[in-house]
Amino acid sequence: MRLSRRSEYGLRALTDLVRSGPGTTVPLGTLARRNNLPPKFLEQIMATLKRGGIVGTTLGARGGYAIAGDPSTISIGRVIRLLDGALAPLGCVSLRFYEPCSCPDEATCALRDVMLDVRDATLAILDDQTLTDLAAREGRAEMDPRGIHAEAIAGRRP
Amino acid sequence: MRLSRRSEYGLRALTDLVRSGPGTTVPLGTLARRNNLPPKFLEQIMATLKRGGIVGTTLGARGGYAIAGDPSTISIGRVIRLLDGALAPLGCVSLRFYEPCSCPDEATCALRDVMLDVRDATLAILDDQTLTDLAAREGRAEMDPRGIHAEAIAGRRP
DNA sequence: CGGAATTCCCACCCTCGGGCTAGGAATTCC
DNA sequence: GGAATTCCTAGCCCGAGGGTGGGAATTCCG
Repeated sequence: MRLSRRSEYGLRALTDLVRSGPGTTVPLGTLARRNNLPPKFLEQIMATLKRGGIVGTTLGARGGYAIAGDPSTISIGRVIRLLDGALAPLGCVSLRFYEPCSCPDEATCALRDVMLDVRDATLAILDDQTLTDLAAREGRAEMDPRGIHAEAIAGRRP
Repeated sequence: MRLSRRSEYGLRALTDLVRSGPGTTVPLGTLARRNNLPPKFLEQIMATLKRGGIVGTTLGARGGYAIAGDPSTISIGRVIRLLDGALAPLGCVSLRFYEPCSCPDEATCALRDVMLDVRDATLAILDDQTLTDLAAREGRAEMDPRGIHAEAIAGRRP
């Protein structure tokens, strides 16, 4: 259930770009240094983001990357799908990257049923939150801001 | 963001065990055949589930695996954590398997902030739903039971 | 015009873990 | 005693995740 580094780095870089202000182009080196990300790997990622129409580039000296279009129309989900493929926990519940899974009959598969719910819960966030929203977040220091995981924090093993 | 085969197979097997009724022990071969899972791989998984106290075994002929304890007290989340480790999308938001991530300051990390929400949304399901709940589900044929992904179904690429 | 700063492109590497298999020892039932 | 099991240890394979390297093409600036 983990997010790949690819997406993690990509989203960090995009956040930086959005925060740099509309139309600002930032060179790869700066992007990498400021967010301490491996430069060459980030280059790959940015290439994909470009192919996906999420960023644009300007060549040559004083060139760099900039958000293409309005960041408030680009969802986090879209970015992750572009970089990683499916978002759904199981291939058989993926809307855009469907593939059959091991159960004999999907229509009566209990596991699929739960994962459908999980998918919807995560998509409700990731397809709703845009790059603008992301960049506007200030972060929270706590591990359990809503105080709903007291047991886990206490070290109990449920 | 994908669930591993390990967990997928494990949960399928557990569902089968719960449905077989309390106290029933089922041999590995049967478990594998009925759910068409690779037997030897499943054996490994069952071993882990045993170490984790989720199933018990009886040796020898007519032996097999059975749920240990009350399946309505075993959450899906617990099973996945046992088989796969962290459930959280990022190490830095994991309650039980915390590890720092690449951002300079977690307290002000925007990405972490979103992923905190994603974690809570999925845990709300996975730590709430028990094996009993899982076994009781009948499955749904549709891909979008709540009708909230019309665009994606239509093939639009947001 | 020349050099510096960039993106672009291609090729390659390498480790690690997911997913799976083999085979035999130990246990228990009939 | 033999059949059916779990237990245990070992190993395999490969693909993907996560990176590196180096050079060509483009553009700015003095």
